[in-house]
Amino acid sequence: MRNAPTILHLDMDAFYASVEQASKPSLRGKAVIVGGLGPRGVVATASYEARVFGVHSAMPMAQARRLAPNAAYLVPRFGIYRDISEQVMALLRELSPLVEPLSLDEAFVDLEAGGVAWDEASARLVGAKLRADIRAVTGLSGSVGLAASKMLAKIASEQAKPDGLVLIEPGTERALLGPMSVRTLPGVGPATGDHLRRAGIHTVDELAEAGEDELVRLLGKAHGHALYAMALAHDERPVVAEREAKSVSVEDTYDVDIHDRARVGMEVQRLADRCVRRLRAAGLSGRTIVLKVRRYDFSTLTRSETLRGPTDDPAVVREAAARLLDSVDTTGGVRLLGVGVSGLADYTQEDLFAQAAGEQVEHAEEEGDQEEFAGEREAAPAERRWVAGHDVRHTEYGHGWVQGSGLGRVTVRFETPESEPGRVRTFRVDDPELEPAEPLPLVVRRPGGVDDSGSVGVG
DNA sequence: TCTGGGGTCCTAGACCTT
DNA sequence: TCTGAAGGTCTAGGACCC
Repeated sequence: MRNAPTILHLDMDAFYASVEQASKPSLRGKAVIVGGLGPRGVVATASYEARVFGVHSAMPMAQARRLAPNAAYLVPRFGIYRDISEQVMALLRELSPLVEPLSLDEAFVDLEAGGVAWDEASARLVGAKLRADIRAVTGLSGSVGLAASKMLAKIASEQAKPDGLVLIEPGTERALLGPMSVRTLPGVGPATGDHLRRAGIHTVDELAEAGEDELVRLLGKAHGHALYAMALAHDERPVVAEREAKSVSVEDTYDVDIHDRARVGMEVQRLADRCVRRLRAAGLSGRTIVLKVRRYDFSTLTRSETLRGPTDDPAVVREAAARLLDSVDTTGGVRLLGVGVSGLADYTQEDLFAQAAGEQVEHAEEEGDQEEFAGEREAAPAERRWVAGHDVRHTEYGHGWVQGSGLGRVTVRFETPESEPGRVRTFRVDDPELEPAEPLPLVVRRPGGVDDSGSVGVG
């Protein structure tokens, strides 16, 4: 392991909720919960104000509503989260060519590879400046962990939350990790945690004392070896900038279980088409088709079929998915269906045939698919245009966001990231003066410098 | 209470090839 | 020709992560 704390882990604080608070002045300092608002939705992110009530990520939305009935409940706006994430990742890439994004709001950076840090003092300076830059550019706060390995940098940023910086000094790692719960280590979730607890292992120290052989016996070869190394604070995993996707999948959970077999079949065809669109958009094809079915009792099964060569042909994927569905009993109803493709390649079997025959690839079929996809889009009912939290524009009152809708009415709060908290007005859902709008930037960058509107009150 | 969506990695048995 | 070992691939499921 390197001995300078030059691996940086950045974690944006309550990212989705913080973006919403920055966009909507009336929500600053309030409990904000972002996630699926349907009957089977779960919480994606809760603001720190909402966490006080016990609300956390992955909690069923119905439970969150009981705990925090007065919170603001919003649907994610992935477009703006992606834009802001890209601004943050650009700042990270200024530090080093080795930036490994883990999600929209998290990344590792190898500072030594970028030549910007080589010891404790220089790493601390880089981390502090990064946090200031992120606030200046996005108005949001991020927490930074610095350590000599990825595992420790991630633990450090967790300790730094919210809105802080923690550096783990080389030489202190084992003393720091020892008393921590085994659940602190990456890869130890509820199941492994329970397994270890039943074996009398609760802390990282106890994990190390158990010994490698015992951990391999308890957890299997790969997991046992990996966990033992982590318990000793050994983690040699490099920061990897480019990771290739291994699979592409889409899935839908239905508000009400589907019992009708014909409807299940149609949904699978629809998902197969959506999956192929994603595949093609990424310039990929795949060889293994996977069908996922979650039944009424939450039991989940997968069925897969490997083709002779990779494909991105919607008809081929639809047919394979339909064959896989034939082998699944759906009596009792299904709550989720998914279609995925793995064994990815950047060519198709059809390409190879074409090459072998020296033929020109014909595009007619592809165009036909696109027409079919376009034809599939349904016109949304008037009320469904108004999604809670999404941006709108009114010809008279300007920019605002949907606070709620129902019974033929939509309630809009008129405010912008730079305004004071705004007023609420209610309209008919078919009001011609109201239309959906693009999100506004969080920070208006002023000539020559840093902005002062970083007023997102998290932490 | 009642559990999303999009991924990754690991394990283990069955089967096939060498 | 038969047998067994070893290794690869396919398939299904489980755990984990954000």
